[in-house]
Amino acid sequence: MKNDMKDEDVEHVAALLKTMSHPIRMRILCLLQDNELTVGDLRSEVKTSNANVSQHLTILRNKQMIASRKEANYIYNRIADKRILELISTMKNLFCPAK
Amino acid sequence: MKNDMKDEDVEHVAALLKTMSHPIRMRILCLLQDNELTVGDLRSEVKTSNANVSQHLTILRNKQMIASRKEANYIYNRIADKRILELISTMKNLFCPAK
DNA sequence: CCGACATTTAAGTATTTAATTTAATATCAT
DNA sequence: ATGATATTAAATTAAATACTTAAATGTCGG
Repeated sequence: MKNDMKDEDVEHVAALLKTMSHPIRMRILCLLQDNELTVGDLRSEVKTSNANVSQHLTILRNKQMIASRKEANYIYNRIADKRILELISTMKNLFCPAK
Repeated sequence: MKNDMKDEDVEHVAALLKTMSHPIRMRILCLLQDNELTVGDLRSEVKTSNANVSQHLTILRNKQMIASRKEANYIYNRIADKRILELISTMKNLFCPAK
């Protein structure tokens, strides 16, 4: 149980949390827990514009947290890293008990 | 395993992650996993000024993540919320495997 | 090809965050 | 009380983020 997290790891984890620390991105990740969803799908659940949802998706995609699949003229987004699912699950258990 | 996290919860969790998402604050929390430490102690482990460490501690204290105890002319800081410890532990397991 | 729809990109502005420097407060030892 | 150390507070500057609007790209159906 040492505290021997390398500087590199600290930077990495901090960057990861930073990406997840925006309410809209957090909501998006939660919504993608079970389903693949498009910008339009997400936009109807999150109170902002399509352009803004798209921007947040780009941020998540650049950090490899989600991946996208194009089909016809829709783009389906999904969680790309299972560890994100575990992390969200842990946080829900710890901080959203009444559920 | 529903995705029924309330808006309120999303906001709360996002704010929490945001507080943890700065490398110096992340490092501070890790260092406080095992010990109570002063500004000076922390400063020697983190490459920045005492004033800057103090500022970050204030941010963490305002979010109830750490608590402080004054003794003589030192102030000892400790983790105030065990869930933070669990969260850090989970993140270490998930994202810092080689350890 | 044209129009409708889904998504992305770009530009511009506003807001937030971070770090540095400097000054202030408090406690101890002498 | 004086000086030394530890911590906090305030103010400034610099930098990163976020949102809006409008234009651009790409794909389908007719």
